Amino acid sequence: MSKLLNKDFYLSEDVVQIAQSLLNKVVYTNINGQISAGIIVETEAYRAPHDKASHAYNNKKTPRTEVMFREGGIIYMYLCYGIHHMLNVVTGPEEIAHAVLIRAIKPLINQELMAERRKQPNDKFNIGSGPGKLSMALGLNLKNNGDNLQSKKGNIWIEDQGNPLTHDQIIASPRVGIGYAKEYAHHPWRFRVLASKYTSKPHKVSYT
DNA sequence: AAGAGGATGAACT
DNA sequence: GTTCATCCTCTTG
Repeated sequence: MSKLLNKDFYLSEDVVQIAQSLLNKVVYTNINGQISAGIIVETEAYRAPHDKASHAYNNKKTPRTEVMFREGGIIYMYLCYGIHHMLNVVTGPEEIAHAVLIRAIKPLINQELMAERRKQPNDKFNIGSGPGKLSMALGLNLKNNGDNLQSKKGNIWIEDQGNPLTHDQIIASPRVGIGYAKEYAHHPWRFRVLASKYTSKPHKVSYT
């Protein structure tokens, strides 16, 4: 059984809860008729306006961050370090700029195509084990910014295929690469599936 | 108009 | 563990 995640799922204001709920969900893309998909095994919650690690901190609205202020159920793509495209799920009602960064997936459908897009050897553990990696594997880039998640006829959507996780199957830890976020740097808003070999590498966390 | 810096990844040693 | 690739976005002037 599989069911498309709907508006109710995305409109919750509890972005930290949504980040956990997204684990074990399946993200599909249809890029020029080519379908690929992976199981989400790692996420991070970004909770504007108070969260300093969010691009929308203090409700800073710019041409880049504008999509995060829209109603939940679409995606926010941005470029990091000039190279890596990052996939985020926009959540919450309009004007609430919450988002969930998808940090790792386990290949599920069309692994061969994903490896080809990655221009790397077909190693299932190295296809989606990082936020930049999975975006490349799924064929996403900045042009997908603002794409709607709520139709299987679109470029990207997310399905619930059962197998929910219990609380003790989820590892919560501080987020990655946001040491500048001061008191928000220590919030345990990074979530991983326990014992999954498909997550990104554990990182040192730096506090300032 | 120019410059700094960033939710990283790969390929080195 | 270190380096560097590489470019958009925001800030400043």
